[in-house]
Amino acid sequence: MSDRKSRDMSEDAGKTGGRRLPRAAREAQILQVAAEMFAAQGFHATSMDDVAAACGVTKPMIYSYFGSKPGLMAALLQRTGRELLAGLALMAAIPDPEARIRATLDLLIGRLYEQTASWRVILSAMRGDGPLAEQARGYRAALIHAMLITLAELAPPDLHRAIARRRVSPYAHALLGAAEAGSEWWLSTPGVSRAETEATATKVLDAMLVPIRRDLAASV
Amino acid sequence: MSDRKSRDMSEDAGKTGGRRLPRAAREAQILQVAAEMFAAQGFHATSMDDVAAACGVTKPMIYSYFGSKPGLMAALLQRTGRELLAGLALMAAIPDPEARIRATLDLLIGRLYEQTASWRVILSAMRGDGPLAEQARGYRAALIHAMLITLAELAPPDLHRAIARRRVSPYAHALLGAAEAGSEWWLSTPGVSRAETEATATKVLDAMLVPIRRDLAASV
DNA sequence: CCTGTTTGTTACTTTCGAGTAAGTTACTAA
DNA sequence: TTAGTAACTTACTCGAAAGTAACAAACAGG
Repeated sequence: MSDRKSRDMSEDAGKTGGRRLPRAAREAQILQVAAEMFAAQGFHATSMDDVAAACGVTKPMIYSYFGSKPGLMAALLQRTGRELLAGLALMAAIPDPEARIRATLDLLIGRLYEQTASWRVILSAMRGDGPLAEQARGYRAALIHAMLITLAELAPPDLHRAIARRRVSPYAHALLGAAEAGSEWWLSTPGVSRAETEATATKVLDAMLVPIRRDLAASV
Repeated sequence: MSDRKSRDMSEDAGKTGGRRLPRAAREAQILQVAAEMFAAQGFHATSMDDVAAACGVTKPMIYSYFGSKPGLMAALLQRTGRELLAGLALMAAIPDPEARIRATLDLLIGRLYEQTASWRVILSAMRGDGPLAEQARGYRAALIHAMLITLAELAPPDLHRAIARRRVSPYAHALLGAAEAGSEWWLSTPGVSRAETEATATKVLDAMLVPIRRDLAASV
């Protein structure tokens, strides 16, 4: 009918509504869509055409904005990592260690809730080698380190910081693993509120503080 | 010099020493090598040629034994899953719930120690969809379920089993996640003994049993 | 309205990896 | 020794996905 090729609006994916977005908005959209697809199917199993199509755009756009597929991944990791580090920086202002631990755990659960996809991308990018893996490991290490430092502050003041950190290290990892697994469970289980997840997390944290304090109190 | 092409023995990878293995042995070797490579770089990032080369064999061998790349993956998952289920079946014979939980946790840590690669393959195969993901989720679900059932047995006898299971569910996931993360930490940290890992795991379990029992004891 | 810049597309090239057909070498047993 | 079979290779096809060059349409400001 129309000789002007009328674009139908019936396409499915994460379009921002209209077409022709300004660069910054398109970049943000591509990052979000890529995070979801990488999380769902893995980096290598997702093609650039797939990402482009899900954005309602064609491949050369992504290349013009991100350069390459690893470049897209790096941008994604950087974005997520930056936000994480910013959040952690805020936590550092809380003076009481125990309060800071709780706040950090809340922050983590919130992140897992709102940005599950990005977090999964980081987790799976960590495995293997290459610069992307290094980058991903760096961000997770920052999170672990923040937990570690704060837990170590629960030690009696006469205990060397280095020793305290060494002692709480397994607990920091276990705690983070528990938080991740718990969030995963809660995301995949219908009928569970976020409040319930946080309540359980609090109970688990309270419980784990007991052996942590005991280990820190032990001499030598 | 020699017109008989003399094969040098200087190749690197997981060869079983000589060449020309009987089918069963070659299959086992391929599965092991594939597990390590899939764990290190991911399923999609690993080519059949890579696996074949690491086995000191060529691609058509793998195809003749496993049919396709997904077929290889399925065989891998099946082998690991079977062994896991067999281990869990042994645990079921332990009458006391708390002892069974400890034994299951030990079993899990042992598995993670000896078969890190396979376990990582299961974890990463779970994401996404398709029959392979279903299969992987099934095996992990079996493990979770075993924990769940056993934890629920700690409930007072007048509490409905279904309610008890629902209540311990988040803890089962958190516990498994903590065990995984702790093992991961221990594998990647030099100078940490397995005994230390198990000691920490015991402490974490003891600590978490407190809120678990409390939640189970609460009425309604 | 026309001119440059930004946003976008079509239509390719090229590389890489899954899968296969047909042939070769070694072991085995009569 | 000689057939027969099990283990293994070489040398391909074919499709999919990374990356690119060249071109088209929209919007902005004069």
